[in-house]
Amino acid sequence: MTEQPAQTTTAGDPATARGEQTRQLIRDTAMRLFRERGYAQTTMRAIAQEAGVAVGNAYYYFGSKDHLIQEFYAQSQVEHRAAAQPVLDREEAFGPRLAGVLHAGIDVLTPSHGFAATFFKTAAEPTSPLSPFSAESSGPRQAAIDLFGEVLTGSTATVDAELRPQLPELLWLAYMGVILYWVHDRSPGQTKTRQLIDGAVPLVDRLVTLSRLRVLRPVTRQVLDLIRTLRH
Amino acid sequence: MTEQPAQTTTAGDPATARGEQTRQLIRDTAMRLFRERGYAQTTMRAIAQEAGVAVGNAYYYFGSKDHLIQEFYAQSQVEHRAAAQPVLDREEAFGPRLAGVLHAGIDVLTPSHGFAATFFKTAAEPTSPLSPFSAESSGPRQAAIDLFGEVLTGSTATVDAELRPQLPELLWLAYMGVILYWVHDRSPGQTKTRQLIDGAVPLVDRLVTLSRLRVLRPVTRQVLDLIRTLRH
DNA sequence: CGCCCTTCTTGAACGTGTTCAACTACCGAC
DNA sequence: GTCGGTAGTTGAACACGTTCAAGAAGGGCG
Repeated sequence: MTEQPAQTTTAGDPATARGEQTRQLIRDTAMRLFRERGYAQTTMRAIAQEAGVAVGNAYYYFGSKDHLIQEFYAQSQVEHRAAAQPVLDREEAFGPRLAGVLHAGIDVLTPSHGFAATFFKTAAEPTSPLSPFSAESSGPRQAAIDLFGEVLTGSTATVDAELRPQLPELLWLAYMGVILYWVHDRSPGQTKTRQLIDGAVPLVDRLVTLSRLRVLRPVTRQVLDLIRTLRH
Repeated sequence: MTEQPAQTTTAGDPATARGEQTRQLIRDTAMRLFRERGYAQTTMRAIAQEAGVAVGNAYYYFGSKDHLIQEFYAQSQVEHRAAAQPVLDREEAFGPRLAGVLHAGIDVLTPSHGFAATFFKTAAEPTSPLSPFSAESSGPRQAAIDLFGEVLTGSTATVDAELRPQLPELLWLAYMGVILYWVHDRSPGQTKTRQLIDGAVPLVDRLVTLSRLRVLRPVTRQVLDLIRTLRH
């Protein structure tokens, strides 16, 4: 099952080199322990021991304990994409598509609610490479934004031409807001978050539709100008 | 300068007891070092040493390093209230009052942008008592919400009767959003955050005014119902 | 086979936040 | 004044994340 050795092995990239198995072993062990015990309660020593390697070995593959979180990020994004596929195949109207994709995201995260809540603290730090806004997370982030692009592309909705290119990112931002709420959601099974989605989506839907009205054109433009200004 | 000893000293309350001076000394030292070196770079040992006390003594007054942040919270809130007073005295229209109060908040925080950004990570953790949504922060939070209540009370604006009671908290929530943006704002002097305030306030103003229109009544109610549902 | 170089692995050591058993300072009661 | 109890204070000890010098494993090349 070993891959052919890459001809040009870039120096700082362990991903294609020998230790790929070890890397995955450590990652999977960490994810399991995070789920079982929570993030703070899982020590690097415990991860190393359970994986049968030395502590320093974990640091060879992952720069810090926080960097293991980024693995979780990426993995969740992939699962989200997969879970959203049926919705994108089935639904045609904008509202149901958006709601479905949002629900799919929460579906994927639900088993990890306990520890994911804890780790989002790290994600909130602006200086951290783990921030969803950081350059280091741009991969998963762009994938997520593209997912919301697909929500639009495949839908029957007609959107204001100026709003259109900004909308995927705005929807992703709204999704971040949903997650922020979800993280703080103490209701059993995070029912409230579901209500948030079901309640907010029709509003967003209406808003997007209304944005085309001539009367609201100035407001639409004003909002879009503001957003463009604020973008980094 | 010593206060009269409180007659009924509640057991778990060091605030009114002898060590009040020490408490303040540690707090002030911590705040100074946080500003000088940043949060992560300031060790508890350094705080203790600079304050001339033992490490354990700091833990007698503050449960953890994070709890020192809550002091910063409370202090900032008081300063915010003071800085907002001139605006509340001067302005009468809703828009300028809101903008002024928001700017005042950022004014107060600006000198601490470097380290405040770092510490907001801790605030984002839902399980932490430091979260602005937590019960333990309810004091400063309520004070902040009341401040936005004053923005409304003193203004000439007429607000939808059903929206009115919810509005202060919603404005506070918007303020939290501004702070979240500010924390990530890398523009020199955080100019972008100022633009966000100046750009968003007119929109909020218009939205609040429009909420009274008969045509929009259903939407207003829909939004308010959703908010009421989502409240904890 | 022997050599060299890169990749991978190790675990002791460091600095950190935090805890805690022991100690001291103070104050009211008798 | 002495006693007793609470408030305040101490610093060594602990567990954790992280670093790093040292070594092992592997593979290409003569």
